[in-house]
Amino acid sequence: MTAPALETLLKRSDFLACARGKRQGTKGMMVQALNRGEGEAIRVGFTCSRKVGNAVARNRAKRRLREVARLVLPHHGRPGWDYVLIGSRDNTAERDFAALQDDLRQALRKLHG
RNA sequence: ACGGAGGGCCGGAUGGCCGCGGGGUUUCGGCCCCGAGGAAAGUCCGGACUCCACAGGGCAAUGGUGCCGGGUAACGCCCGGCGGGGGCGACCCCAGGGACAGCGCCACAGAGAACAGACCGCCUCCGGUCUUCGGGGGUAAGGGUGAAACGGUGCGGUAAGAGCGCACCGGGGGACGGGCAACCGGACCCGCAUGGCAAGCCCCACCAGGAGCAAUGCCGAAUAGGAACCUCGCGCGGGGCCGGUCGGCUUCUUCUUCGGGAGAGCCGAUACCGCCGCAGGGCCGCCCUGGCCCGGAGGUUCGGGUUGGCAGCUUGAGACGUCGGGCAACCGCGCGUCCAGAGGAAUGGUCAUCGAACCGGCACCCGGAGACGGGCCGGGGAACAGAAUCCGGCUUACAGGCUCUCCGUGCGU
RNA sequence: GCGGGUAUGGUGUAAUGGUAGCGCCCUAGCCUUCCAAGCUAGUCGUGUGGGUUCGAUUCCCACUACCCGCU
Repeated sequence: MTAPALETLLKRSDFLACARGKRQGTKGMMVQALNRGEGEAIRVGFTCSRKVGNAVARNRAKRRLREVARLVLPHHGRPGWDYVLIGSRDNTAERDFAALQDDLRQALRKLHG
């Protein structure tokens, strides 16, 4: 099978819609998911509040989340779903990268099942 | 060697794999090039740029700056000086104009806190008295208070005293000399009360239109060409006339019970008008000369639409190196090299090798009496921080490292 | 991007440049069989760093944190 294309969420309304869906927290991040029920694409958004830290810390956290999503979602995400990854206060920037990937996989398993 | 002062620079490196933003190219598979900082930060100043406003003169208000000279597009920045203060010194700090233009304040303490004056004292005279007290006069040396007390020390002088006289110090004025200037030196003269605070009001000199790239321009989409209420205003004249209303005329058409009715036309009036003028109102800080705008204005509330694209957008008062000028800030010229441009926002993730700080160890080596330091071994794994229109500064944050110059003390030569 | 404001015990707030007050809270005591209320006493302080001044919560400068407004 060919992995479905990843699209990035940009609009505020998409983020708000996803926030009303399911959510699952892990040590490294918070994941929100919503089954749109239409389309084939996996869409994903990233966000970090000011609680994460200054601009350097926020951007670094978002970059690591992007990389994790790029590696994990094509294989474990479901087409037609929206996911929002939220950086956490202490862990996203410092956590071991392999553990961060496991966090996302585990969160997806709980959200889907 | 130890301690200290002032600058300058760097602030992780290399490679593999997988990615991101922009540009170019393409045989659409890909390939090539470029891609954060010294503070990109705070937004404290100064500009460029864009839009809006903008007539002249005088006056005022508000804000800012404040020794002198220079640098600069400009600055509240920088450089070089001057003055004051601190340090043995290298060097550091200073909003550093004006206190006889005026007003104000100076708590507590103290007799007295700003036209000087006299609490305790000191001296003298008079009266009572003989422990001393009261009154008049002279005096400002001493006392104590305070952040600050109307020059200081010494000698002379005197009833006691006092710049009363003298010497030195301090202060004021100052011919003249030096310096572009701030300022410095200063013959000579003056016995010399004439505080402090202007980062209190203020005075003087100088500077300043407002807003900001979410500026601004173009294209596209969509909806609307709004509603309600409140406040103030609600005059005159001219002009216009589609349609309306009223009155008149009777040229035409038509109906007629021959009185007239209806329609069209013409004339006049009226409301009306997003026409004009005046009055009026408003604006240009104020005034004068003058100008502009409105003709309904202003305000509040409600309702509706859009949150797309392109330009601005990065090559510029550019940076670095070299050469020349200048004590320096900086400037000039030629040559060479370099140049992020996103738009919920790229410049990363991961692995390997190397690696500073830091932590631990003392088997071994070196120095040392020792503590310990260096070598060595193991761990560890890089500060502050991310461009958002662009520049010049300032300020603040920053693990640590490298380097230059200078000062003090000690030792050696 | 532009602009404004605030910071005073744990909390809410006062203070012409001259000893930082007040209420609530807290602690202790009194009162009460106990609690509450009341009474008495006490602890706790000007965001940070400089400067002006004899003297700063106050004036000036820089910084920090928080809040608000406009576009």
